[in-house]
Amino acid sequence: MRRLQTDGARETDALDAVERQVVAFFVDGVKVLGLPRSIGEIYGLLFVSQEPLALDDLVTRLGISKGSVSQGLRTLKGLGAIREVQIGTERRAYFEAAVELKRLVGGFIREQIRPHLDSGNAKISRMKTLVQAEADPARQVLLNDRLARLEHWLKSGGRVLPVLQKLLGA
Amino acid sequence: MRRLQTDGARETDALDAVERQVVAFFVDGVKVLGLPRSIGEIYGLLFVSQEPLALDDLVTRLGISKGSVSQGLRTLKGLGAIREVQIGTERRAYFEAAVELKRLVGGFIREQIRPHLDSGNAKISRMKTLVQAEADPARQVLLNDRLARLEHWLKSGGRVLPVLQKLLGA
DNA sequence: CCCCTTGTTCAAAAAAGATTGAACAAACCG
DNA sequence: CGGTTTGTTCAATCTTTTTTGAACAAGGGG
Repeated sequence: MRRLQTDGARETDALDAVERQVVAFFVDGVKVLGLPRSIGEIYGLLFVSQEPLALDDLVTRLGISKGSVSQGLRTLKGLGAIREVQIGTERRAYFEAAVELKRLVGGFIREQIRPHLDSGNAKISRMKTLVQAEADPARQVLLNDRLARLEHWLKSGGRVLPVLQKLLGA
Repeated sequence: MRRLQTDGARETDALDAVERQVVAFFVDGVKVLGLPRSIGEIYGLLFVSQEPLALDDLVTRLGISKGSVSQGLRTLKGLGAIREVQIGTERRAYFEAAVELKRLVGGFIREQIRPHLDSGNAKISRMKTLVQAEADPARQVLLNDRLARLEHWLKSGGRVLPVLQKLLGA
């Protein structure tokens, strides 16, 4: 016996047609966001699954390694894209997809966008001090303009994100 | 003689400290957007450049291949991120960076986001027909819910993009 | 015409990034 | 304890993407 089934749900390994398509959909989706294929596969399968799945289920059904699934689940947890749920008294962790767009967008912004805005601002600060030392005055003027522009871009980005979240929460 | 200089501007190959930092800034920036490093280098150098640069200038100053620069310039043109300018009577093409955030965001949305929204919608349509054939009624209900949700996501995305553009244009 | 300059293309090489799998830790249980 | 199940880690491997560079147009002149 492989594992206790909660109900009469599937235990065949291969994905059915719909599952394959949904998984493919998310594989493409996460690639756009710069995340690896395995994360799309995992989220996609959880997204179409009727019941929560454990790490081993994902390994079996998707045919990918335990290592990939472990890392993928960690990232998805970090993004707030999946939830851990208790099944009965079992020790192992089960997961289900979080399907609220607001939550997904919020997690993505927090984990993948904000850090870049922050490090970008740090880099601009460092560049400003470099520009102080510029000998040629005309060049210094240009550089200051450019840096000001960069700062403005990042500021705009920072202002827009909350609006985005609000609009997608509706 | 290597080439006619518009003014007394640099013709040393190596980037100076500020240029290196700005280029690095954009290399990171475009990576976040899923674009290759060479594109960040090219745009970055154009962004800090006082005068427009030609393909060969970029090859020389950045130390990357002609092929990379050629492809990079094509992509950047497609994004509307650079402008071609005539210098005097010269045959070769010179480029300068477009620095208006609105324009950059618009180009990125048009080239990199819209196509994915469209292909996503196409995929959902195909999945809908698959779900028709689902035997298990409970499963069909779930699948319909999920597909409806996906459609809603894409619709939300489509509605948000123009708002984004507007906010960043300010 | 022939030659030089400019730019494109694309197969091969290199680099970057993701996945695997085996070793390890941790928790539980009899 | 010793054995079992569950999950993590990370160096080696595999895959994908990017870059290179040489071959090839396409213009100009002269």
